[in-house]
Amino acid sequence: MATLRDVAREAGVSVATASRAINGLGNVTAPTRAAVMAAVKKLNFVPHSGARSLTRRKTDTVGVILPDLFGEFFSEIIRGIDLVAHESGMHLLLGNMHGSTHETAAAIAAMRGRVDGLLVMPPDLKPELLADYLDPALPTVLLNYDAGPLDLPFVAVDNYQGAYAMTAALIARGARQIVHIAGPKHNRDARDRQRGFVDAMSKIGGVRNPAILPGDFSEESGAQAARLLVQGQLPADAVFAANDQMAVGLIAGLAEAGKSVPKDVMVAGFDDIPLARHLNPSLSTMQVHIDRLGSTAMMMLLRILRGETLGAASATILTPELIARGTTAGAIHQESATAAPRA
Amino acid sequence: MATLRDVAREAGVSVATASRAINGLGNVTAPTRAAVMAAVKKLNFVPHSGARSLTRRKTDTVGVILPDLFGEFFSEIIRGIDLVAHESGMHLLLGNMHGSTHETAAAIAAMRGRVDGLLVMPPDLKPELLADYLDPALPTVLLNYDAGPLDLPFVAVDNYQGAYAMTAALIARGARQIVHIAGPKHNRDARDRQRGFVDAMSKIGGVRNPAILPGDFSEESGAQAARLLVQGQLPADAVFAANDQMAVGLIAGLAEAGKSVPKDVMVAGFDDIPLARHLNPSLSTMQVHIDRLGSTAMMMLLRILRGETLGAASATILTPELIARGTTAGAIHQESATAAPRA
DNA sequence: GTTCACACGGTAACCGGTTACAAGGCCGCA
DNA sequence: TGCGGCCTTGTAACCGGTTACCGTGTGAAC
Repeated sequence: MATLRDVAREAGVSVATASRAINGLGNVTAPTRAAVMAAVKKLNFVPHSGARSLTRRKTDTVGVILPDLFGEFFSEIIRGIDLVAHESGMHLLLGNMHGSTHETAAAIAAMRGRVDGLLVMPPDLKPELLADYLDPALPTVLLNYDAGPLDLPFVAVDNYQGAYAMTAALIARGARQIVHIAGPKHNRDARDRQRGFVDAMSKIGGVRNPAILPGDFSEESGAQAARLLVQGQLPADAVFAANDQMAVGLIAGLAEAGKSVPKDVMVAGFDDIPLARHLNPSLSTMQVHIDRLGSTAMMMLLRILRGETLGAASATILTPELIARGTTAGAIHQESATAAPRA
Repeated sequence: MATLRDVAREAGVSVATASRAINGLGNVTAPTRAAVMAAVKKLNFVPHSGARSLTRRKTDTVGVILPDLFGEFFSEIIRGIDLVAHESGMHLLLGNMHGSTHETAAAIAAMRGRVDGLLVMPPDLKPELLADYLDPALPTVLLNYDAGPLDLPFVAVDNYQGAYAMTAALIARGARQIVHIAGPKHNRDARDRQRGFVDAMSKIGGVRNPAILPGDFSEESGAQAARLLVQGQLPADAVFAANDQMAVGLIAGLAEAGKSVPKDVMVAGFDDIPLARHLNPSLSTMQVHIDRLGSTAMMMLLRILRGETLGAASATILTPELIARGTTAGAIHQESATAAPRA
């Protein structure tokens, strides 16, 4: 591979001149520039971004660290990030923490010197740990994670409010015995959704200890919940799953047990994954514009890179929207989400 | 941010010793190493990967260039790649050609000096152009693309055979008037699938010029095809869409027009996206293990990086599998896919 | 006590660019 | 013709690591 020195030699100029010509720095005469460009073409020279970023002290790359890469949720986030990054000529370096704390530390450390900033989504990490791993000098925006004491900017979905609104809607629709299928215990999204559910049940439904079944956001755990529900003879006229994936498994499980949705029991999910509208009956859910999560975070990061100072106060909270579909009989009263108190 | 020299100074040793201690290179005494490590801890030193890769002449990163980042298809590919890459401690640098030829060139050029190898999926690029863009010195594996004259290793899905098998199955199931919804004209996958369909129709069905409707792989174009079909009164007892996405739109369109699937018309797709099994009736399709496309390509790239020489002869062809579901009435005779001639 | 081998650790070149600074050439003006 | 100033170009330091090569010091062998 040709280097800048090869080009300079070929064009009969110094490396400095070659560099200036290639980068269009003005103080190069037209003939000199032409000679350099001819050499570039002849040798098929492409600048070595690694070396370049060493001196320029910027890499035009942002690191994206996600808990996993599975499913439409993450691909939508990446797409949202890429959309904005691409406009600014930035590249994406993917890091995957593969669910392990140790891997998370490694993923973040490996980014040093490769990226100008970081987009991190650590749904089940304690803030103190995160603080240890992150380099304070590296601009960082958190995804779907309120860093609390860390004073880092973040973009999050108002899970509490969303769950509250959905629960309210189910109650308004006439449900009295609503069961919640929770997400992973350590997952913040899951916990916030559960809190929203519990609070709505208490404040609107007047129910103190609503039934909650365990789950882990997987389709299988939704099916499992269906079994528990039916075999345990848990009285329920509606089930609110903490995400759509589990709602899908739940519906399949209920169908197997001979329960009809929404006649025997209403079902609601959270996220509005593409599959939701295609189910039969179609799934009522809280719509989250997942790609906006990514693009908003990326825009915040770009602002920091341009010199602005952003802290936790600059956080953006995306409010999910209630989408009433077939699994709640299409007759949900669309309660105003803003009626719910903030967490 | 602390540099190696800072660490060396703090530990009272030279940079060389610090480097050796940190990288565990043996010729350092235990006390010296301890001193260095203490300094590392104290200064919170993390090696600068950019600088390191400059001298080591490897980046532990592979570039992944995809035509787009939309939908489950690409997220599955990335997941497959990551699975293998992660095991070898490699990182992923994402490049998106955003559908434009010019962007493709830019994306590939931007990778120079950042990656040790490239995984490229250029579904609608001419091989000659691709050859111009690619650096022959950079190990490259193509995804879903037979480079033909380029002698580059690739991983592809046997689209021809898959379409042939599906068409054969529809015929075996009793369909006589099968309509194909094609994909984008310049897309190689789409063209191969169309060829498989046409050949099967001719060789097995004895039909010379089977009906083909235009499409572009989008759900909307499937719905459009449904309209054409119904309004144009095209006689059809089965429709074979070139991908699942279009089949989904098609089914919705047919339902709107009052046509029943599979009673009035059978429907088949291609890809087996996760949605397929959840439709009602569930979608018959050719199952492609998309993640394997990615992981296989990554494994080939790793072999090249380890010193092996791989050319077009080392290509891997993944054979899709027929999945008969509800939209073909669950009664398709599973014709052996191997009965079809190779393209 | 001297010599030698060997292990440890330091100096400096290098990876491939960028850029501060200096040098040289050309011009205009007196 | 001589001088100053500007514009172009070259030299070399630098980014932050790695590593070839060399020097030093210790212990063992004579």
